Parts: sequence; C-alpha cells; structure tokens
Amino acid sequence: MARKQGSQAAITGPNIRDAALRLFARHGFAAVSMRQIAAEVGVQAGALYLYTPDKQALLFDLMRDHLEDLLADWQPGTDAAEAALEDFVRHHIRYHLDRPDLVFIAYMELRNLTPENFAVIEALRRRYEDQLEAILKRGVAEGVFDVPDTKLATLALIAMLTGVTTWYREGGRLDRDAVETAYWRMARRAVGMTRDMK
Amino acid sequence: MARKQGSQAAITGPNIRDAALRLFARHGFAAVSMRQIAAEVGVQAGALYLYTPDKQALLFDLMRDHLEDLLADWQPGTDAAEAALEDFVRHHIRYHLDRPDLVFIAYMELRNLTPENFAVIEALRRRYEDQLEAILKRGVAEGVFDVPDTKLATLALIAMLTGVTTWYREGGRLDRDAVETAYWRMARRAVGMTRDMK
DNA sequence: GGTTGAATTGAACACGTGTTCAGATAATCT
DNA sequence: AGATTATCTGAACACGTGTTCAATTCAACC
Repeated sequence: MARKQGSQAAITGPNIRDAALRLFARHGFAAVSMRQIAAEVGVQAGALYLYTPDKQALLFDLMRDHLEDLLADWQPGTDAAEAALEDFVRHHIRYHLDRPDLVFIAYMELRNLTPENFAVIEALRRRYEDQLEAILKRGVAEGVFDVPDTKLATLALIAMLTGVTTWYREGGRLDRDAVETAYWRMARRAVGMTRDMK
Repeated sequence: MARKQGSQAAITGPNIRDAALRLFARHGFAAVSMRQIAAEVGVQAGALYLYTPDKQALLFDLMRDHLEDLLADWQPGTDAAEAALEDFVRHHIRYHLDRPDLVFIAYMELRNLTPENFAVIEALRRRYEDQLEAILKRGVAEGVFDVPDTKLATLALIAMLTGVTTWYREGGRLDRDAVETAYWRMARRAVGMTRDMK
C-alpha cells in the first residue's frame, strides 16, 4: 500500500522542516534519526527523500534560511550611532525570542555541518556581526561610544544578547519589552554611553 | 589474546577521560562512538567498561567534575563589590580560556544528559551564577552598581564572558591579559560603574 | 471511466550502535 | 617457579542508522 488519504506535497514539505527543526533543537542533530522525523510528520522514512537530498541538507537549509532571514530582517539605517545601536539591540532580542529553536540550532549544530556548508553559514554569521561592528565604529567616530576594540565588543555584545534565549520563557517574570529594555540598558553602558536613559 | 604490553590502569583511566573530552568537544556526544574513544586510547571498546559504567557516565563525570572545579576554584572574598566583580570576571575568563573543551561540553551537551544527571549539573551551574549575583546585589546595596534586575544582569554577564571561548585562539591578535581587561572594562560599565579605569 | 503521474510505502542494504562476557595474557605476589 | 589477579581482547547480541527503489495507491485530467 502507499499514498495515504489526504496527503499533499505542499503540506508535507513544510511539515518535515518543522519536525526536523523541533527535534534537532530538542535532542540534537546527531541524536535524531530520519525515522523519528518521519514519524513526527506521519510518514515513512523513505518519503523524506522526496523533499530533501539527505539529512545534512535538512540541517543546512534550516540554518541558511534562518541566517538569511536574520540578515534580510534588519537593514542599517542612517540614524546616529546611538539610535542605530538601540534599534539593533531591540531587533536582535525580539528576533531571537521569536525563533528560539532556530537560534539554538544555528549556534549548537555548527559542528555537524560539512566543511563546505560550515563555510557558508560562517560567512552569513560574519555578515551579521559586521553590521553591529559598523555601528560601533560609527559611534566611535562620532565620539559617542568608547570602545577600544570594536571586534571584541561586537562579539561580546552578541554573546550577551543571544544569551537571552537560554533563560527566557514565555509567561515568566519579565515580558519581552522589559527584557529588551534591560538588555539595551546594559548594552549602551557597555559601549560607554553613560548619559541617563530617556 | 589480551592485555597488551605496558598497559596500566592508572594511565588508561585518565586517557579515556581525555579522549572522550576531546572527541565530545570536537564532534558532539551523540556523534562519538565508544569504539572511536577506544581507538583514540589504543584499546578495544570493551575495555572502556572497566572504567565507566556507560557512555552517559562518561559525559556526566566530565561535566560534574568541571563545574565542581569551577566552584572550588573561586571563593567569594570580603572585598568591596567593585573589587569582587573584577576578581570574578578575570577569574572566569582565565578559567574558561584554560579549559575550552570542558566549557564547550558543559554548555552544549546538556541535552544529552539523563533528567537526573541534568538536574545535578543544573544545580551546580546555578550555584556558580548565584556567586556572581551575590556580588551584584552587594554592589547595589553599597550604591556602586546600578542594576535594576540582578538575576537578568547575572545571566547577561555570564553569557558575555563565556562567549570568549567561541572566538579566542591562542596566538591570536590579543593575548589573555588584553582579553581579560577588555571584558572587565565592558562588564564594569554594564553594571553602571562609570568612573575611569585605574 | 480510464489513464496518467505525483506521492508514498515497505522492504532491503550494508554497516554502526552500546554493551556484555568468556577467555587470554602479562604483571604481581607467594 | 607457580599461582593469582588485574587488565584487556574479540566475538557476539539485538537493534538502529541513512539511504535506495520497485511496487502501490490515490487524485486529477481527458
């Protein structure tokens, strides 16, 4: 027997992606089998190969799409450095809180990419970091930031901001707005902006 | 045939730990087999079970010992909050740069612990975080820190500091001292210490 | 209503998994 | 020198792995 009732390719494809995302985030790429993903979708393992060439591509596509979305979702404006940094920080927090599983995977499963795929993902991540570093450099040029090493500060800030995903839980003590503001307060101080917050 | 020449339990035990640490850090717990670990030590897979009850215990022991060392290695002093924070920050950076593989595993492989083991590790990590939070609370009480939410600030700071392990490479542009100082500069500002650095 | 073709199954392949254990070996002790 | 014991091997167990593919089923079109 084959082809269950009500099956549709337009549904199965995204379903597979969603199931893979959820399972990879929960148990890790190496610990999840194609059969588990198939079971989650309600399909046999062989059917997955109509939608992905292999397991590796499943992981790579999730990561690449995530980082491309992240890059597309924030464009550097012409604001002064201070406003640009606030925009970046708030956007980063919001974006990451909205996609905890994708963020988690993109940080945790780099080891499981083939070298070629790793290079692609690493380049995308680098482009994102460069956007923050550009803001920091601008702020230093404008004289509003005091950052002796913009590269190090970039990495330190991103690590701090991304860390929010490790503890934030919906319905917890702080809502998203409060978290955004708290991180923005720390970030602005970390780069040497000491004036009181508006 | 069995028992190769020159074999010694006092050597094999630590060798297994070291090999497991290295391989887990490089490829991830789930992606490393007992046979790979055994091969790295120069022994057959069965011999591993003279030194560990199972693969899970290998991972758990690495994590627990790491966190217990981390806790034992830093004791809160009676310093003022400012000095205590500097001590904590510099110690954290130094400790983490010295043990990149252990740090990596302790953050990445939490998913692969059994629930019981996870609870133990999580409690140890919590104890470490509490030490930083105690410093922040003390600073707020002393009036030298401006931190509205000490719990959030603790997690933000630890994420920032621990992030150093993701990019620092021996022999790179910055030496350990420069890294320590750069992070300390950002950390002290993040908690609202705005006076110039000595 | 019959044909076509996309969607899916289920079995198979070759190999890898963690773990156990009887048996073999070499170091140690008497 | 001989017995003992800690140390390790090698084979086995039962099962899981990613992937392929002929066969099958159902929906859509003529």
